[in-house]
Amino acid sequence: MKRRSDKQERILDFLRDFLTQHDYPPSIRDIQAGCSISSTSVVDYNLKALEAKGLIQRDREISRGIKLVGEERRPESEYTIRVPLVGTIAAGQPLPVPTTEGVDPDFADETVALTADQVGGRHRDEIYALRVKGTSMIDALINDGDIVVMERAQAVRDGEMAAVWVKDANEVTLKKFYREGDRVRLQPMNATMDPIYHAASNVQVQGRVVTAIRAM
Amino acid sequence: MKRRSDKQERILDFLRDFLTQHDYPPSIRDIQAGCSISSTSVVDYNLKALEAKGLIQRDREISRGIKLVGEERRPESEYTIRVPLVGTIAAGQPLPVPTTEGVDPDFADETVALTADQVGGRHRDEIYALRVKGTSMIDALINDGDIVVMERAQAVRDGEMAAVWVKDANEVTLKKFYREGDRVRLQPMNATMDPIYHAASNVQVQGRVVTAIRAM
DNA sequence: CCACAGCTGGAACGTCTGTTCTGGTACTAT
DNA sequence: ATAGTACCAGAACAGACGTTCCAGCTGTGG
Repeated sequence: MKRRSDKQERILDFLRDFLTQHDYPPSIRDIQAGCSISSTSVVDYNLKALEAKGLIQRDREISRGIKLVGEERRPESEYTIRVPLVGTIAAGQPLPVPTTEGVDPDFADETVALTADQVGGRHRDEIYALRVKGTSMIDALINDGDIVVMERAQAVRDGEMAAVWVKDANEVTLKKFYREGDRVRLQPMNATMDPIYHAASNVQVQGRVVTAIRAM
Repeated sequence: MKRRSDKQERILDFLRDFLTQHDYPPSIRDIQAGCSISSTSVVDYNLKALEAKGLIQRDREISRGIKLVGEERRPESEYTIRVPLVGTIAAGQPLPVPTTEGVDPDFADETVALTADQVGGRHRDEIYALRVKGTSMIDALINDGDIVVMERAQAVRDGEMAAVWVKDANEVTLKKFYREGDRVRLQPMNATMDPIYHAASNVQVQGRVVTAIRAM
């Protein structure tokens, strides 16, 4: 089997262009016109060759039944995970959206697309995103407007950044979490702010920060 | 004009399913069979209704000339872009990989997958990634080990974070860039470090920071 | 020279497919 | 009751489309 001929290369290019432009594949006669090929049989011949080489896939007897395959294909959504942007989290401000439970990305107002690397091996249902408001985490390199990707968690290790629900104040904040006996220290990552102490029974960890993303 | 009827909702669902399954749109008779509709004219009728509502778009007289539109469409951002991780950039250390020119993601040793949001509307050829070594950018909220996504650029505005090639030292550093007359100030974002001054002719901007990503 | 494989041109065939026409039902407002 | 609107059923038409057949053109190896 030879390499892809010049004509086959042109067809492949045309396929890509046509697909991005129309969102459906070209007919054989579209290819014929688009690549200046004289006959439909020549197109068919070359399409069969391309299929034999595994570069495309065809559904017979079906109009426009051509798919790009493998390398040629536009990368798919399999690699991206859409997580709900459930709200904004601030530095001890009243929480806007406390319900981080089972939010379906399909119904969230806003979502953030992440790649598989960025969520690690975590299950997508355990992941959500928050927009950071305020500068209380500035020393932890998280600034106003950043997006933090959270993993749902009931507990975190000391020193991890966590979203913590303070029950009596009914607010959620993003802080470093330290357990100190029967109370916890919530440490803002900003040198100008003092730590906050609460009874251990009064706080509930909601999630830990997995990734931080900042657009410049 | 009424809301989408039950039948139209079924058609929309079928369209989505068919598209993800086949990579080309269904014919009217495919829809007819898939949605248990009795006549092609009914399908056509409802497709026209859907088009009038702006939910789909049709190309007349063209087989399978149906596109999903807007909300219904698979969002662009679900596509991932693989950018080459061309090397490590440090705080004034000798540069490891100065050749950020035309690196083909297919041949890079390591790549980073990003979503379309994360690179904005930029062209994929203009984007590459660097791993940050050292803490010279700590005050700009970029830490050792972070990944910065760069956009190739020959010039940046004052105050933008840029990868700058210092010619006589033959090194590349990541700094905030300020033009001051015929010299430039390269400002490390770390309070413990002093700015560096160079003749404007001795420095060359290679790119600007687009996004910073940190895994915890 | 011939044989053969790879490829091209042109045309025709039969099916696939979008479109349209006619007629019908159900519901609402006048 | 009448008119109007929204929707459905069936059939038929015309063009789009994949497929196939055949003749011809190239280059290569005997």
